[in-house]
Amino acid sequence: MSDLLERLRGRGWRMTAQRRVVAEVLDGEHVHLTADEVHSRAVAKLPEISRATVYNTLGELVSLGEVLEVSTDQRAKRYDPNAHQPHHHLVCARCGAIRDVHPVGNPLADLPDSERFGFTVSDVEVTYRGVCPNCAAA
Amino acid sequence: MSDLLERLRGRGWRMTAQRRVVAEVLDGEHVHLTADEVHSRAVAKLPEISRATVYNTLGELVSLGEVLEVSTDQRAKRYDPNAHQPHHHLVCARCGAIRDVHPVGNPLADLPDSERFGFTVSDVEVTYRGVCPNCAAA
DNA sequence: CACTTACTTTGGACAATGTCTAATTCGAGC
DNA sequence: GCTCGAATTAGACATTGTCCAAAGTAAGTG
Repeated sequence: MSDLLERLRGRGWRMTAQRRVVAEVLDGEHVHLTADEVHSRAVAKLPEISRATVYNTLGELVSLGEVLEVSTDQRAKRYDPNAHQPHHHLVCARCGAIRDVHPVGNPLADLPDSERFGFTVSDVEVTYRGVCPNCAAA
Repeated sequence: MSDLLERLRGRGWRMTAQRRVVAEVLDGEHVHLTADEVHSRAVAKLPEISRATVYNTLGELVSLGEVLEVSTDQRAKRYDPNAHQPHHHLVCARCGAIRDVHPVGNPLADLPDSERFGFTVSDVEVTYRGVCPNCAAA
């Protein structure tokens, strides 16, 4: 994720300890934390960071296109650092585990003109739901 | 929607003025109201209906499979009475307008085994995003 | 028709998530 | 080092949803 910090600095992002910590928390594969989870983990590294800053920073990262906002449950938004490779999500209906997945084909092409109601359609978001191996075993 | 009332009564649903009003509000095509919108419209017909009852009733309708819960924005849940015909949603990114759409093919089949991570996948939810004709004109 | 009982409704307190603001602090260029 | 605009902070506030105990009511029974 140091590439991220480099990219952001290059874009004129003022670097602060708080922003660095938030970026560090959002590193990894299949990471889909809520704002609150990001805040908890950030506090572990930098105890005086405030909730507002975490929200601000997450919002900025989303605007910059470095992080995606996904809503796989209808509770809190989750933040996905894997923004540079298009993907969809597979969610466990029991425990809420989330995996990034890559379906074949382009779902956008599956919506016929007759079903577009004159909209200019630019994006599609797919959420698969099922039961993960852990929950199936239990 | 009187069929709905019949079906519910047949399933042992106790009929009350409040439940009737909520069911009436949820009648029509391309209806995707939030709980709060349902409440406002219900109050117009039955001023003393409470917020808790609207939430309760919506929850019951969802459990009974008569209404779907959809989350096209990450604010409030919306309730879709078109539960008996499988469909997906097309959302205007500017004004939030929602249409029911029917893509060709089965998106479930587009997720290869290698991308299922051992999950038992049972359902898929697709949200198309774009700009509606009204907003494009403005 | 009146009774009874279990199911529903109600209002308000509470919880979770997110937004906003004014005052303070701080990064980084000169 | 300064300076200044940008970032951070604490906490109030807003929105959406849940929970509970008390009161009300639908509908079967006799």
